[in-house]
Amino acid sequence: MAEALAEAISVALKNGELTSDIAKTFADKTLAIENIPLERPKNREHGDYASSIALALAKNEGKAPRDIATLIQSKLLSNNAIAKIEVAGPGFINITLDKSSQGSIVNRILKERENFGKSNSLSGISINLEFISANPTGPLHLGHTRWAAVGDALARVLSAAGARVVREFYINDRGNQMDLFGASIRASVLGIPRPEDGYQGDYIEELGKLIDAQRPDLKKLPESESIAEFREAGYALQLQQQKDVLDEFGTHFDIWFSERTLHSGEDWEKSLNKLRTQGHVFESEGAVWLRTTDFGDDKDRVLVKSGGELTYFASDTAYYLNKRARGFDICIYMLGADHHGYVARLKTTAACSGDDPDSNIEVLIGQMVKIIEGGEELKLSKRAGTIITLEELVEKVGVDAARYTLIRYPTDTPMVMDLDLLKKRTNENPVYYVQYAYARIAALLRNAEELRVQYGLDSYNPELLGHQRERELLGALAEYPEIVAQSARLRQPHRIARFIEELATLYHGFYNDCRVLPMGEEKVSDLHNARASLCAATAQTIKNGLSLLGVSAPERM
RNA sequence: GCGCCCGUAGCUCAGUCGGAUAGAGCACCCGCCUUCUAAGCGGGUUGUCGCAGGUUCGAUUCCUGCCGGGCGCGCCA
Repeated sequence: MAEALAEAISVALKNGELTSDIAKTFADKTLAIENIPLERPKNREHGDYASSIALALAKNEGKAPRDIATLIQSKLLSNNAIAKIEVAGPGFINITLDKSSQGSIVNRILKERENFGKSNSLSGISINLEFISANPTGPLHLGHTRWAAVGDALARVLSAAGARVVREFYINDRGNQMDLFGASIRASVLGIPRPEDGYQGDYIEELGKLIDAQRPDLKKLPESESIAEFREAGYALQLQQQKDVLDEFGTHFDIWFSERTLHSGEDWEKSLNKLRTQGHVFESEGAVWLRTTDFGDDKDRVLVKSGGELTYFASDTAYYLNKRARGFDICIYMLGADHHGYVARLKTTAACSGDDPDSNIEVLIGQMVKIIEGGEELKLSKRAGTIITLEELVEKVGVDAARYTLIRYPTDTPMVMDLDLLKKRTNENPVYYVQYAYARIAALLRNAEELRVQYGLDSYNPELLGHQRERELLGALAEYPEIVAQSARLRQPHRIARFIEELATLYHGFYNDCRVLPMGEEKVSDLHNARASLCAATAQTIKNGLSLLGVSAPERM
C-alpha cells in the first residue's frame, strides 16, 4: 500500500499538482515503506490502512490538507486492490482493501510456512550478541534468567531478520573473586570459617563435598596450592552446572569465551598496540591509561596498574577488540542495571580503538526483576542466601511460563513476576492464553481432516472471508512480518509476544462468531475450506511467533 | 554532586517515523457450552498519561526545568 501511495505522489508531481521537496521524498517507491506515514488504525471505521501523508505535505505545499488528501485519493481510485478510499477528519486518507487482496495473506503464509515473518532487513550484518556472562562462582540467578530468555529470543529475532548472529557467554574466570571462590570451598571442606568477603551460599558446601569425594588429597595441600586446586575444580563443576541449566532452559550459546584466554599469548599485546596506534594510550604514575576523556568519559581509565597487573577494564577492552577482530560488525552487550555505569566506558573504548560507538557497539540494559509469591515480595539477598536461581524458577513455573513472562516486557522496564499467577493455567497467564489458542486450532484442524474439509493452498477462496472477525484476523496476520522486522531493528523481542497475544484474542473472537467446520449432516462447502485455511494460517503464525521466543506450541492441552 | 532507567485505570503493564474517542489482562457486575478445546467469547464500570513550560495543524510520544522511585559512579572484580 505504501508503494501505491508513492506512485500516486509521483504522478501528482509529474502533473505539477505537487511541487515540494518533501513530496519528492515520498515519491521514491523503494523507500516508501520507511518514508510514508501509513498505519493500521485502531478504529475499524477508519479502514484497513490510514495515512496522514496529506497532513505532512500540507505545510510545504501551502495547501489545505483535505485538498491534498482528495488529490491523492483521486489517483488511487483505479487501484483494484482498494475497495474503498475516503478522506476523513483533518485530512487522513482511509483505505479499505478489496477482499481478495486482503485475503491473499493466507496463501502467502501457507506457502512460506515456518519462513513466514523472516526477512532480509538485516542481511549481510554480522552480530555478536553477548549475554548473561555470569561469574562461574555460583548458580545463575533471576537477573541472569531474564537475559537467558530475552537474549536468546533476541538472537532468534535478529536471525529471522537475516542477520548472522553469534550467541556468546563471557566467563569471568579471572581475578580475585575466583580465589575467594576457591578459598570458600576449601574452608567449607576443612570446616573452618569462610573468608569474610567470600561466598556464603549452601551450594559452596555441596561443591566442597563433591570435590572432596573425588580428590580427598586437595585439602591436605599447602594453603595457596590447595585454594588454587579447589578453585579450578569448583570452576569446572559450577560452569558445567550453568551450562546444564541453560541447556534445559532452551538457551544455547555458540561460544563460551574465557576471560583468561585474553591474557594468554599475544592477545593483550596486540590489543594494546592497536590502541597505541590510535593515539589514546598514555603512561602516568607508573600505570598505563586509556584517555577515554577524549570521547567524553568522566575520567581516564587505567589499563595496567602500577604493579603491572591488568585491570578489569583492560579485559573489557581486550575483549571488545577481540570480538571486532573476529569480524563482527555490531557487538551487542546485554547488561544488568547494576552495570549500566559501564555503558559510557564501553562506548569510549570503541571510540578509542577507532570504531564508531554509535554503530559498532550497542548496550542493552535490563532493569531489575522483582518476584512475588503468596502476595509478598521475595527479598533477594546473596548474603542471606535467598537468591532465586534459574533452576528454582523453572521448577516452580516451568520453562515456557518463565521464558514467556520474562520476554513479554521491554527490558528497560523493571518488572514484577508473580509466581502464583504463573502457575495458573488460565487466561490470567498470557503464555497459556496464547498456547491455548494454538492447541485449539490444532484440535480443530484434526477434526477438519476427519471431516474431509480440504484446506490449504489449492482450495482456498479469499473472496469468501468478508466477516468482520475474519477481516480483523487477516489484517493482523498481514502485519506479522513488519512486527518481526521492527522487533529486530529495535532489539525488542517483547513486541513478538504482544503481537501473538493480540492474534490469539482475534482468533478466539473469530472462533466464537464464525463456525469453521460443517455441523451434523451439513455438506462441506467452500466457506468451510476458506475458514479452515484461515485457521491454519493463524496457527502457523502463532507457532512462528512462539518459536522466536523459544516457547513451545503444544498441539494438545 | 554527576550519569542511566522508570512514573499511563484499584493492581500488573502495552503504546518509536508525533495522529482521529489513550489500550490489554487482572479485579468487580451481567450474559453465552444438547456439535469445531468455556484454559474461551460478548457486554458494563475504571484515567489531571508525575508536575510545569516549549516546539506545531496536532504531544502519552520530541525538547527544557522540577518532583517522586530504582540503580550506578574505584589502579574492586
